[in-house]
Amino acid sequence: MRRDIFQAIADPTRRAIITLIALQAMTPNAIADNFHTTRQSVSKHLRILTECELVKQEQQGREIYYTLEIKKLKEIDKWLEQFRKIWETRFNQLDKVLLTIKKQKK
Amino acid sequence: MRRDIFQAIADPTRRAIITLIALQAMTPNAIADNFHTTRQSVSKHLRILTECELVKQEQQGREIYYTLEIKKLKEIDKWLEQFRKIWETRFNQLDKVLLTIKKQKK
DNA sequence: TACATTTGCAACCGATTGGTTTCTCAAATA
DNA sequence: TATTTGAGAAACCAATCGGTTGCAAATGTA
Repeated sequence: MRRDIFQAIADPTRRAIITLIALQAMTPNAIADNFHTTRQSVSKHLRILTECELVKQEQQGREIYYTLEIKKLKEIDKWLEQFRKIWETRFNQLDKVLLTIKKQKK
Repeated sequence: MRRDIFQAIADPTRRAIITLIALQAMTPNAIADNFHTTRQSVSKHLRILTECELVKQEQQGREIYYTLEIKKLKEIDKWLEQFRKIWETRFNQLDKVLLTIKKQKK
């Protein structure tokens, strides 16, 4: 049972759930209303999201509200960091090239 | 055959390949040397990465060098954008709370 | 108390995944 | 020319995935 954040966001439905509950907590039933699938299927997705701590439960009577743990998404941001450095460098190099061409035209 | 970038980076071996070839192009054999798996398995991963345009091939004799298409990784960055706004807002709100507490102590 | 609602969980199913083995093809080398 | 090397493609396999159905537990309501 490999359960990491990258595998969690691989599924388009799970990404949609994340976007959906980003602004306000929602119950499984309310979430399922937004998709062409069953509540149970959403429930399974929520379990996966919970297992990798992307989502948190808040029991309220018999209803369970799911909220997004936004800070967990920063792990993806952190992984991208190493490439961000590279793509910025490459753009800088491109800038230099353009600058050189500009100067030569003068 | 759903082939999107999120599914591509879901596999840890593929993420490692991406990191490996980020700085310099490499052949399948050279890549495979870095993992406890066969060349054929790496080849399959490279095919998936190629299909979603995360990686580009450069034939050189009988060797094929694979390079990373860093700009494709920006699609993930783009998806994160919507949440970045939220997490910055939440931190700002937290700042306000802390500021209020500070003022009350005065 | 009896019934309805909300939810999680287990069992099952077809499709997909990641890996291995085998095969073929093209390029380099003896 | 014969052999070795680098690589992709196909066939196969066990494991996992996403979805459905059915059931049980807990909470709310008549």
